[in-house]
Amino acid sequence: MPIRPRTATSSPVSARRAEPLTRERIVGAALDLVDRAGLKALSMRRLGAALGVDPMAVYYHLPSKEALLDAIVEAVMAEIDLGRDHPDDPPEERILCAARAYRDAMLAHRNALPIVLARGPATLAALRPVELLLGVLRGCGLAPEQALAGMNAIAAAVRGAAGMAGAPDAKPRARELAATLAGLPGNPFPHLGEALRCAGDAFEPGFEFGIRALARGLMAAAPGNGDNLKSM
Amino acid sequence: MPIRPRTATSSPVSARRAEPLTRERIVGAALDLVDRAGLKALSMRRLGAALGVDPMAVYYHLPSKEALLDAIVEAVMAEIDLGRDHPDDPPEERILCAARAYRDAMLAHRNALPIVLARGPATLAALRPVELLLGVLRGCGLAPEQALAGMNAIAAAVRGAAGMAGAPDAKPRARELAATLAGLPGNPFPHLGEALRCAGDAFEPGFEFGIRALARGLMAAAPGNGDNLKSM
DNA sequence: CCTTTCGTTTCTACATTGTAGAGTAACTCT
DNA sequence: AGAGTTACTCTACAATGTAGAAACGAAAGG
Repeated sequence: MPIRPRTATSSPVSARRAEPLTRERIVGAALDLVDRAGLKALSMRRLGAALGVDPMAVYYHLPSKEALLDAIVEAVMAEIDLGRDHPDDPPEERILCAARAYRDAMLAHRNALPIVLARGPATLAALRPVELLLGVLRGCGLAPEQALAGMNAIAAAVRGAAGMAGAPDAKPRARELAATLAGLPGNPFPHLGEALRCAGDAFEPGFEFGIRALARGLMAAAPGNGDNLKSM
Repeated sequence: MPIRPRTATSSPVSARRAEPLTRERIVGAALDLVDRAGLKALSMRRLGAALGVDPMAVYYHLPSKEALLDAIVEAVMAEIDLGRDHPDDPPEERILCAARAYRDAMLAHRNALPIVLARGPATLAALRPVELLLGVLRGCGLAPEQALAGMNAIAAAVRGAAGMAGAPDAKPRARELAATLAGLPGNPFPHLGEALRCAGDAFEPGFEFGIRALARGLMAAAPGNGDNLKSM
């Protein structure tokens, strides 16, 4: 018994459905669902419902939920906006710019962060920023191995910062910690207390500060810049 | 119908069972299970079986699985070994040492990485290294806000590096990527190709290189060290 | 026209999961 | 001994990922 005659809005020729359920449509709906309702809300059944389709239909286009998660990560990485890069800017600025683009893409889908961070950066879409950073670092005079290590360091810093800033309950947890810390006998963490006192939930300036420091430290490692790091 | 009369090995006085199932024992068994069989293998039922106890018994000591995961993260953080720190070493060395300790603890339980990274660093046990790093940075002459930001940067770099090195399938994925990259038309990623060619799975030297660069960059940001970063 | 085939979607079913709720045994205190 | 507390077990349920078979529409061949 056909539930829907599907004659409505169907184009006359070869259109089973208004939009024919493709891989991209699935991944898009999944990412939307995660963005809106969180990771735990992403079940095949809810995804099917969001697509107006039987849950099992997804399995024709993707072999497993694991593959769906991979695809979501890929989609997030693909959103990294490298259009802001200007090849004539000084290296530090270009590094910061790429780092920001990477981070912004991750924080734009912070509900997906756990799977993004769990999957490692080895996705096709993540290679563009990698290539960019390698180019900048090589342009600073770093040797190939140094450039690779430096690029890894930048990626790590960005991913780590995103994970720390984007944890779904970062702020409440921090507050709770500060509370219990205040209740400790003596003050076993004097520097932390001092830091908390002057920290106004400001994550963004901290990010920029950290990336700039890293960028300068890396550039200083180029042969001929005096302050050489151990040659690796 | 009592399955086990539990008379065996029970001490005469006030011992229901050889070891009485405490919170630490639960968390320890859970972490063991994760270490040995992976995160997906950690179900309440398997945990109960590993403890020789009904699955629901765990719920007397912990309110939910979420709480169990929190406790596991805490346990991992508690393993950070700060005994290697020597207050008289130069700052760069102390920073590297703390970073290594942090990273080693995470990589010692790399199956738990997804939950460790997803939970943010706001746990009590993670405060000791934080305090240490803050102290070192302040000792370098950084202002409190700078020290906080610098410490965040170091933590981020470490966490990011751990996530990248410890992803369960980091190597196969990288290899696969390299393969598909080789199959691309033209070479759209010249620097990446060069980097891959001279990269021998060497993550450790890269880590040290990155942390050292970051440390130097941070120290250079101290007022009076000439090369000031924007004042935040 | 009917039939066969193929690509896509649905239906049914199952094992596994987290955990609520009630029950039960042992121990402590009066 | 009776009552209460602590520590654990039993039963049950809704939700999950997905295997396997079936059903649908369109296209192709006779």
